[in-house]
Amino acid sequence: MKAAKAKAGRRRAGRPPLALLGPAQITRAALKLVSRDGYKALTMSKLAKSLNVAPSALYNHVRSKQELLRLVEDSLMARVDVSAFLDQPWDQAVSKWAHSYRDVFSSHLPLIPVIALLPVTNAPQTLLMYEAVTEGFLRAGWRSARIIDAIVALESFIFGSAYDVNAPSDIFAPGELGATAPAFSSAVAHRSNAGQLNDADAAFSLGLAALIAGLATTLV
Amino acid sequence: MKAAKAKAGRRRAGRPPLALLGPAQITRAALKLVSRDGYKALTMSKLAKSLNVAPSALYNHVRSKQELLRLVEDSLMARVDVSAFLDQPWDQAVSKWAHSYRDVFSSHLPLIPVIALLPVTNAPQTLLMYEAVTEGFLRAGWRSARIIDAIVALESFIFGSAYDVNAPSDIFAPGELGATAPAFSSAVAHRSNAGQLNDADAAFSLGLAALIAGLATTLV
DNA sequence: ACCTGAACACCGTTCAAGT
DNA sequence: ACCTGAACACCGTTCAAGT
Repeated sequence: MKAAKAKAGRRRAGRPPLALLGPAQITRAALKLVSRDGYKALTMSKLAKSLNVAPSALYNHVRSKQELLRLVEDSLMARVDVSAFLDQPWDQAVSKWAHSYRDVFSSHLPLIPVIALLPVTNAPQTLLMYEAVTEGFLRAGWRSARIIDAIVALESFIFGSAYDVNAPSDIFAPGELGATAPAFSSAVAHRSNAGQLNDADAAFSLGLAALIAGLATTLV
Repeated sequence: MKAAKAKAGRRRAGRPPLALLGPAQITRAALKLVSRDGYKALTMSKLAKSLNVAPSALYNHVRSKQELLRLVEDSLMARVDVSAFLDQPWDQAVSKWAHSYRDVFSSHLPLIPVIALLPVTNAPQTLLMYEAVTEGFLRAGWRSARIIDAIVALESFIFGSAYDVNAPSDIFAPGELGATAPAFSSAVAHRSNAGQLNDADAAFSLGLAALIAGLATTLV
């Protein structure tokens, strides 16, 4: 923020600011790197190389790799769709928000500890997301005292479900030890949902519907 | 397993086997290291040092650090209490299991991706845990086809909640940007639960009760 | 203010050489 | 079969020196 402003002051009028190094450019380059090669490729030196700069130069704009991840996380948070809270019934809005939230971060699993463990301070997009959700809860009649707990509970489910999206399809294949777990092996073999959903989506839909229905009854 | 047996063959009668290097000893040493200094201290070289051995020696017993984490995870799974599924009503049993599961892994967050993403093949304790839970669901009248989805949904919530246990208490402090999210800031300020629970426990209780109640209605 | 280049203290893993 | 010691290809981060 501060660095960006300082630069804006030095910038000559009419010159496109896009080439200058700053938090926004670094975040953009990080997202590009991740979308091309995954999080194993998001190292300070590879990121620096993609910006034609020495690794140590990054530390003029970012305190640590943690802070970089924080920037990336916050920028992704803008992709979470909260629009349903404006004009749809609470349960439908929660469902759409939750689906969108899971889908955004299922491709960014290493950011989940960042969201779950780091304070929202100075994460403007994250704050906007929470604001929209909170307003939706208030509009639906939720008491202020319980809204954060409900959001945290939903988020916990969403984070766990984001991992599940990336699980291999044979994650429950019991292998040679199958005989020691006959009931479980049988349940795995008979796993099936009414529709044409994949396993992760089926579990997510079931859990989300249950969670929403259960929360709705405690809304009183 | 194979290595342990080979060693057992070589071992002289009457000699305590505890000093020999093998998967069980390595796992035990890893847990000791983690409980003393956390996961940042669980490196191959520190683990080797704690066993008075060269780092490369570990690779005679473990294919990679991933496999080591798998061993640690599986051994921790034995601590998850599934006993309530034997003699208590389904909803109570699920609640006790979920609490125990969350409590065990809230001190082992780096293992959550391991549980969520790695096949259960050759994870005997993990398999036993799933077997006990599945039997509990069957006894309660669940149809085989939906049991795995229900367990996955519960696990997703449990994993997310394990992160939440470790969140700092000021995680939702909006900082300087609070003015941009007034409804959220107010909800954070007014957050409170009836009882004497901490924030993480309050959200976990609320979500778990909702999830269990919601799942119970789809049980039919 | 912002960059480079060298350096530091680590990582996980491989592999020839020993016993 | 199992170990050691050296080596490899990396990490994130710091810091003096430049402009």
